[in-house]
Order: sequence, then structure tokens, then C-alpha cells
Amino acid sequence: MDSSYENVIKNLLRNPSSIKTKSQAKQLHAQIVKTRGSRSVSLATIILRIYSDLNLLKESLQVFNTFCYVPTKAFKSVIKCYSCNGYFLDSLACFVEMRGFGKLPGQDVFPAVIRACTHLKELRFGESVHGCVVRFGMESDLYTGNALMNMYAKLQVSSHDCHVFDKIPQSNRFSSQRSNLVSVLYEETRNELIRSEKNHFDTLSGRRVEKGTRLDSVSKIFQMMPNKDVVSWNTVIGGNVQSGLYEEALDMLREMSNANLKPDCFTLSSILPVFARHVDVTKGKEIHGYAIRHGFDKDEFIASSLIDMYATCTRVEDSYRVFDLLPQKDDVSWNTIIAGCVQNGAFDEGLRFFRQMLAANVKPVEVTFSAILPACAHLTTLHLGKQLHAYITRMRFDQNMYIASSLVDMYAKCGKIMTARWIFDRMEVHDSVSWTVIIMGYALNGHAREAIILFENMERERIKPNAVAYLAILTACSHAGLVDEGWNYFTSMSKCGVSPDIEHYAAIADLLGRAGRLSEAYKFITDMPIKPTGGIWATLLSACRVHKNVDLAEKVAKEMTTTDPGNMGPYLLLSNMYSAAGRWKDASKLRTNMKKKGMRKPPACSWIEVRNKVHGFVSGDTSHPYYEQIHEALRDLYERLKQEGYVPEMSEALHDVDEEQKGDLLYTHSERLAIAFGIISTPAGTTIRITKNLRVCVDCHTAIKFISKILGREIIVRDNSRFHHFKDGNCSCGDYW
DNA sequence: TTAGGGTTAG
Repeated sequence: MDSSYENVIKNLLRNPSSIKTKSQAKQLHAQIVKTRGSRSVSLATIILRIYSDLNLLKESLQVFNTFCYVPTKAFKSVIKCYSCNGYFLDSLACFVEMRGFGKLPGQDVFPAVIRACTHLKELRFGESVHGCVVRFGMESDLYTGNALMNMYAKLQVSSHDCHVFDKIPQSNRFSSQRSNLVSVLYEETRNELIRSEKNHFDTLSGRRVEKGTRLDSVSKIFQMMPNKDVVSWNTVIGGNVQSGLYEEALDMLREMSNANLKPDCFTLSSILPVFARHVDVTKGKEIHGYAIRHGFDKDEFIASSLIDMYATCTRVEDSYRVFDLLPQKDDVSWNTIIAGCVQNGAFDEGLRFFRQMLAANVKPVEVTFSAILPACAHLTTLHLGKQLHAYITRMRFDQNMYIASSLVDMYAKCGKIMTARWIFDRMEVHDSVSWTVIIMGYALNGHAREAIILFENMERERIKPNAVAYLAILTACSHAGLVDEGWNYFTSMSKCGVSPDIEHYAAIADLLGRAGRLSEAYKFITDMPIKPTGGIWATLLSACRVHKNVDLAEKVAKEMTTTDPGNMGPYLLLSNMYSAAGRWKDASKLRTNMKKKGMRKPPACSWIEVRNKVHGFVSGDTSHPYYEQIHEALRDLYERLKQEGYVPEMSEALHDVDEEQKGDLLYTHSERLAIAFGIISTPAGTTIRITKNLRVCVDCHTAIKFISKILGREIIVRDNSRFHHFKDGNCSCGDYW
């Protein structure tokens, strides 16, 4: 080899950071092995450092495993390389091994070790490492300080300490072969290390890190740091935000500016959730403006924070705009826009984004499913829900609490309560949400007793019912007419520290009204400590309709038109009641009034899924390609119903017209069109599932009961308030809705 | 060494 070439090699070895690529590193390594053999420990250490700096774990380990005696520098390189590649457990095991040899760690290794502790949620181990930092006088190192603050800020957020061998996170991607070895090594030395390092820490610093005071630890470290950079500030701000200390986070942001440090991408994406939670779109927009001026708005992190902020502030149109302008979209950007749509009730849009995400070859993750499933639940798109469920099972996401709860809710809302229960029973752990969805599922499907049993089981499992859980059980009681039970739950709420809000009052008003205790319900509403809403009056009005009390209905409708003048619900219900009582003049007067006020009844619409396709029907709609067959089926059905004793109930017909015309109006209702289509396009005996945007009318309700009997089919109708399971001539709602 | 997204609501 000529001397100039030899010089190049020497220079490279003296200045290893000049190696920038994997192939350069491998060439140098090969050259050294070729010319000088592989015995030189110092050369191998330099090569290892080069591989480690380039994050080449496989190559680093190949060199590392050749050492008989491992130099400190080699340990440091491998610890860092493991940590940077996400092999946190191996990183810690290597650190333990290094300490076992009595080698002194330097400030260059601590950030990687602390980062590993943070990812593994190993607070106790992290504290012992902190002890080690203090012991070796490295507290003033900027990177170590930042890493420590990050660790305390993160682990302080989780409510309980989770140790690595209690539950190894899935994200820890070490090989299973190696894991046993590492686990044994780690287990053997871990406790010993924690003991020795922590003793040093406690005696040297005179401080003890107690549970629950870890954000104080962050502040203390921050205050004691001689040098602080943007990362230090970002870490403290982010820690405050994650702990819900929004005002403190904003104060820190101001202080940061006073310290002449400019917010960067990290600062902005940490602070944006503050405005989302405060629903302060004006301040959020200011941040958006700042991001645009500094060219940060194309950053995926900032963009997803902005999308989320606008969606949380119900400005979903602005979310779309940010999303559309984003040149590179990652899975989080997609998940954020999908969740934003679904949370704002834009279910179809959410599904559209979900399909686009798949078309863009972005792989859905757990969050994607818990974001999209509620859309299937609300739209009752069972076929899509089932497809998603199959994918979730294949991906082994089914034990994820968010996903499992969403699946239970989706099946319950699609009327498949047994499937919902099956999933619920197979969940390893239940939280208050999963209990609530199954209880609400039974409530909506008319199984109050089962809901009560589950509510008691939840309390037995020491899961404290929250406001939503109480709402679920009150709904169950009200749907089943269990007045005493409902009242008991209502009165026990406050004792359990959950103050009833308007929905709970509404459930009780519904409960009383349903039981026919109308004046009691009226008094309950007027006496409540919260101002009654239009919705709560509507509940009572509905009860007046069922119990045919026109006088109280007029009184209630009057209350409603004062509290909620734009709502046409009371007009419609009252007008139907006038018609039912034969008071045609009053009914027509009311309708004229509505017209004068520019009120129009929204079109009634029902939909049914047949062979994975959703078919929608609007009242009186003749546009469906199978309309002729549908109409014929309806005619046949009408004849058979009449033979069975069905008499059309004309009381709710909208006009004062002759009986024959009313008959026409009635059998063109959207739910009947959908049911008729279901009958002609599915095999005999199959359950028919219909979803309707408005309340089912009395006549349709009666007719569907007959249909379920004569065809021997179960018909499940989800209207805008509840489920109706029609079977053998009966309905689960007990004729109250 | 720092940042973003998820479940229940008659």
C-alpha cells in the first residue's frame, strides 16, 4: 500500500465524523481488516463508533461481539446505537453490563440511557440513573438535563408506574432470541444497581424524588441547569401541557420569549393543544399565522396539531384546508383529519378520508380504527364495521381498549347486541367507557334488566360510574318504564359525587312521562335547578302524544316555542296530536303558521344495507331502480296485513283528507319502502335492519309489528332516538318512543 | 435531548 493511501486511512481514523455513509464506513472497515487484521482493540473501537454514529446497529454489534475485553468507549457506542434504534431494553442491559464491569459512564452516554428509561416507562431505573448522573457530577450537562426533564415529564403523566418486566411495550423491537438473555442479565443486575445508585443519589443530593412530585423534579432540574436551549424550554412547556397545566405552559412560553429564544416547530405543536382544549380558536389562529410566517405550516407535526385544534373548536372546514395544503401526509395527519370529521358528526367525510388514506397506501394503525369505528356506529354501516373488525383481529388490535370499546359500541348501535356482548366479555380489562358502551347498548336495544345487572357488576369491579354511565342506566330504566329503579339511580348520583346535568334530568322527565305521570313530569321540569332546554320539553311532549293529553301538550309546546323558537318539533308533534284528536282546523292553523315562519319539515329518510350497499329511501320516493317491485311488494303486504287484522292508524296523517288518500300516504313512508326492499332482496327469515332519520310514525310502528309476525322475520329499526326490535308482532320499545 | 392523532353522551 502506498504511503499516501495509508495517510488517508490515518486521517479518517483520526477524524471519524468525516465518514458520512454506510458504504464509506464499510470500505474503511474492510481496508483496516485487510491491512492490519482485526486484533486491534483501539481500531475496532473507532470503527464501532463510526457505525454507531451512523445508527448502523447490525454492523455495530458485529464489531462489538469481537471484543474479549470491551473498552468503555465501545460500550458507550453500543448503548447509544441500541437506544437510537429503539432497542431500549438492550440499551439498558448494556449499560448495566458496563456498570457491572465498574466502568465510568460519561455525559455522552446518559442521554441515550435516560431516553431508554423514558420509553420503557422505567421510572425507578431512571431515578437510579439520575443518581448516577449526580454522583459523577454531570448534572450541568445540557443534553443530560434535557433528557432527565423529559423523562420526569413523561412518566409523571402516566397514573401508575409500569415496569418493564410487568409489561414489555410492543414498540420495543428487540429479537425474541436475544430478549431472554437480556432479560436475565437485566433482572440480575437491575435491583442491585437501583439500590446502589439510588443510595448515592439520596445522600449526595439530599433530595428524594417522590411519586406525584415529578413535575417539580422537572422544574428543579430546569432551574438548576446552567445552560438552557430551546429543547429545554420545549420539554418543560410540553410537560406542562401533558399534565393539563395550560396556564403554566403559556407562562413558560412568554418567559421563553423574554429569554430571547424563538419558538420552533416543537414549541408550536406542543402549545397548540392548549388552544384546542380551551376552544380558543382566535389564539390558535394566531399560532397558525406565526407558523405560516416562519414556514412551519408544512411541518406534519404542526399541521396535525392545527387540524386537531380547528376540529376541536368545531371549525372542521379549517381542518380540511390545513390538511389539503399539507404536501406530505403521514399516518397521524390522516388519523387527525378522520377523527376531526367523526367527532364533528361528518361521518361520510370521515369514511371518505379513510378510503383515501388506504388509497394513498398509508397503513392504518390502532388510532385509525378507534377514530373511524364511531362513524360506522352512527351510520349503522354494519358491513364496513365487520370488515374493519376482521382487519383489527388480523392485526391483533382487538385488546386495545379504545378499539374494543368502539367495536362494542358499533355492534350495539347496529342492533347486534349479542356480538357486542361477546366482544365485551372477551376484553381483558374494562374501564368506565367500555362498561358504559355495553350498558348503553343494552339500554338502546331495550334490555333494561341486563343493563342494570351490568351496572351493578361495574360497581362491584370498583369502576366508578361517571356521568355518562349514569345516563346509560337512566336511559335503560326510562326505556323499560322502571320508574323506581331510575329514580333511585338518579338520587344516588349526587351521593357518588356525580352531579346530574340536563341529560340526566331529561332521562327522569322521560321516565315519568313514559309512565303516564305527566303532571309530575311537568312539575319536575319546572322545578329543576337547570333551565329546561327544548329537548327536555320535547321529551314531555312526546309523552303527551303517547298518553293523548292534548291540553298539557299545548302548554308544553308553548314553553318550547319560547325557549327554542326556531325548533319546529313542537309544531309538528302538536299538529299530529290535533289531527289524531280530529281537531283538523287547529292542525291546519298550526301548519299555516309554520309555513309563514318559513319552517319546512326535513324529508323523512330511511336506509338499508343489502349486499354491502346502502340503499336510501325518501318518503314517497319512486326513483329506486326496483321501485316497481317494491311497490308491488308493498301492495301484497298491505293485503296480507289487512287479513291479519291490521287497520291503518290514520291519526297521525298530516292532512285532513279522505281515508283512501291517507292510506296512500302511509304506505309510501320511507321505512316501509326500505323494509319492502329488504323483503324482496334478502332470503326469507333474514333479519332486516333499517335506520331512519326521524321518529317512526305510529302507523308504521303498528304495521311493522304485523310484518314481523306474518313474515316470521326480525325487523330492527333504529330511528333518531332508539332501537325498535320487532319480533313476533311485538316491539322492544313497548310502544313508547 | 424536545413535538402531533383514538372509545361512551335519550
